[in-house]
Amino acid sequence: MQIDLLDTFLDLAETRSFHRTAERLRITQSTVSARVTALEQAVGSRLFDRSRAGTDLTPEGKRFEPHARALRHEWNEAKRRIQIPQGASQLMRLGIQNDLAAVYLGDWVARFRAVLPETAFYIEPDYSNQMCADLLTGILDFAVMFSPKPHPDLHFESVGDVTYRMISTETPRLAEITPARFVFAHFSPAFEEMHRQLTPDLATAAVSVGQSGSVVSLLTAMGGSGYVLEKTAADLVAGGRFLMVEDAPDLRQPVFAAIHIRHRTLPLHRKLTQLVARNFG
Amino acid sequence: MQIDLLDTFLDLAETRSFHRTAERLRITQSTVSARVTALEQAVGSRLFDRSRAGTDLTPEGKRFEPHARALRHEWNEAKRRIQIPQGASQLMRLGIQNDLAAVYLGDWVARFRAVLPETAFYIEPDYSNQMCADLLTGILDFAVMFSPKPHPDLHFESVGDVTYRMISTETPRLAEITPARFVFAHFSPAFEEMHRQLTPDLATAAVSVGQSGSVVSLLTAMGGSGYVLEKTAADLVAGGRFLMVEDAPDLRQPVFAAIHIRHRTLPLHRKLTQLVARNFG
DNA sequence: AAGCCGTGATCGGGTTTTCCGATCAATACC
DNA sequence: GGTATTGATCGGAAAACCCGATCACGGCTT
Repeated sequence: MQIDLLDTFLDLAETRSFHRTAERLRITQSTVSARVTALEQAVGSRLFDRSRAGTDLTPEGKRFEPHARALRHEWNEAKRRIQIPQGASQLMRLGIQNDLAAVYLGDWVARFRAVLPETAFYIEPDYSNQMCADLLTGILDFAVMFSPKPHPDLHFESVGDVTYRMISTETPRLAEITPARFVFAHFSPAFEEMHRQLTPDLATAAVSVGQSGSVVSLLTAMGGSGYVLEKTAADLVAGGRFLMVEDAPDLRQPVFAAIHIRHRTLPLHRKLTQLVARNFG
Repeated sequence: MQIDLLDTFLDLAETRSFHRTAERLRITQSTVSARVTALEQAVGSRLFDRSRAGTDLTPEGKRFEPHARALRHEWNEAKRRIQIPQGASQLMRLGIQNDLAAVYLGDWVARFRAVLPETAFYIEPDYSNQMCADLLTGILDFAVMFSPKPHPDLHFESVGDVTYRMISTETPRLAEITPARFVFAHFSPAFEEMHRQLTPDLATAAVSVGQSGSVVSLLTAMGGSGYVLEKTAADLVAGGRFLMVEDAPDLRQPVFAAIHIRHRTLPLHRKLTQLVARNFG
C-alpha cells in the first residue's frame, strides 16, 4: 500500500473519471488504471465499477473511502507530529486566508504565543479551497478562511467578519466612479456576489483581482478606485493620496475558523478559535 | 509509504537489531537497512540511532511508533471492513483460545448470533500470542484467551476461568500415577506453573502437550493419565474407559476477553464480553 | 446505419526502485 | 591482538512502475 494509491483512489472517487484524475495528478490514464488495479489487488476487492459511460464506486469502494481518508490523514499527521522545533512541546500548523495575513497575522500570532508559550507555530497564508484540502489531509491543524467548503470531515465556526471599504484616488462620491478605472475584487465567491449586487455597474470593471494587497498595489501604481480592507483603507487615506468613498456601501466578508472534525473538541483548537473570534468581537 | 516499511520499522523498534528483524521478516539485513532509510526519507527524520553496539529509537522514532501502529491497524481494518458477507450488516472477527474452541465455541457463537443476528462472524482458533498480535494489527476484533500479553494498545478483561480435571485409564488415585504414563499439559505458562507446583513429581512426564484435544488423543491411543477440560473429562468418564482421579487437585485456568484499546467502549464489544463471561458465571 | 467521441483496458518499452549477496568499517568482548 | 557482531555500502539481477500508443466497447450525432 502506498500513499500514491490512496491519493489516486480518492481523486478518482471525486472525479469519477480516469482521464480527469490523470490530468489532475499529472500522470497518464494508464497509470491511474494500473494504480487502481494495484490498490484493488491490495485490498482484495473491486473498488470501482467501470463502464463505458463513467466510473462509480462499488459498495466496497464506498466503505473504503473513509478508511483511505483516515490513512492519508494519519500519515500526514505522523510525518509532522514527529518533528517538533526544539524547546516547543508541540507544533500547530495554521492556515490563514491570504487577504487576512498581512493585516491580522501579527496580532493573532502574538496572542497565540502569549496564551500558548510552549507551542510552536507554522503559518501558511493560502486560499480557502487549498486550506480545506490541507485540513483534510492533516497538513493543517487550524485555518481561518472566507469560504468554508462543506465536507463531512470538516468543522466550521463563524468568528465574525471583516469590513472592506471603497477608496479612490479621484473622488469621494460613488456616482462619479466609472468601471473603466475601477478595480473589481473577487476575494471570495460570496464577496463577489455581494459586490455585484450592491454596485452592479462596477462589476464590468476592466481589472479584477482576488487579493486586497493586489488591489492596493494596482491603485497605488495606476490610480483608480476599489475595495480594500477597512484598516488598509484608513492607512491609505491618512497617507493623503487616497479618498474614502463615503457613500459607497461597506462590504462585510464573514470569516470562519475551520478544523478537522476529529479535533473539534480539543481544548487547544477551541482556544485558538476563541482568540481569533475576539478579533472581531 | 508502504506497509512493508511500517512493518519493518515496528519490528526493528521491537528487536533493536537489524539482523534479528531481517531474520524475523525473512529478508536480508541490507534490505532492512534500505527500508529503514527509505522510511526515514519519507518522513523526513532519522528514526533510529545506529551505533556499533545496538540500535535505538530517536525521539522522532519514539513519536512515530504509535502512528506507525495506527496506520498498520487502520490499513488492516480497512481491508476487511470493506468486505462483508451478503446479508450481514457487519463482520466481526473473533479469536478463540485453541483449547476452548472445541468445547465452548458452539455455545458462544449460537448466543452471539441470537443477540446479533445481523452480524457475520469469522472465527479463528489460535494461541494467545498470535491473537494479541492480530488484535494489534486489526486482523481480529475480539479474542478469548488464556495468556494476556500486556500492551498499551490492548485491553483485557477477566471473564472467569475453566477447570481442568485429571483423568486416567488406570487408577482413580493420584498416588498411583507415575510420570512415565502421564501426559503433562502446558496449555499456558500460568497453567504449567500451577501444574508443576501442585504435582511436582508429574512434571517430569515423558510426554508434554499444549492442547487439551491432543491430551485426549494421546490418552485414548496409548492410555495413561492427564489433565483435560472438565466437560471433556466428564464425557470420557461416562464413556467407561476413563476414571476420574478424584483426589487430584482441579486446575483452574483464568480466561480473558481481549480487545483493542480503541474498541474498549464500543457497545458491540461490551456485549460480546458479557456473553462470554456468562459462560463462567 | 455509419461515423465519431469518450470511456477504461491493455501492451511494449524504458526507467526507476527494490532486493539480495557480498563486502566493509567500526566496535565489543575475550 | 584476534574474533564476533554491529549496521552501512556496493554491484548486479529482478521487479515494479510509468508512459505512450493502441484497442475494444458504448453512447451519441449525423
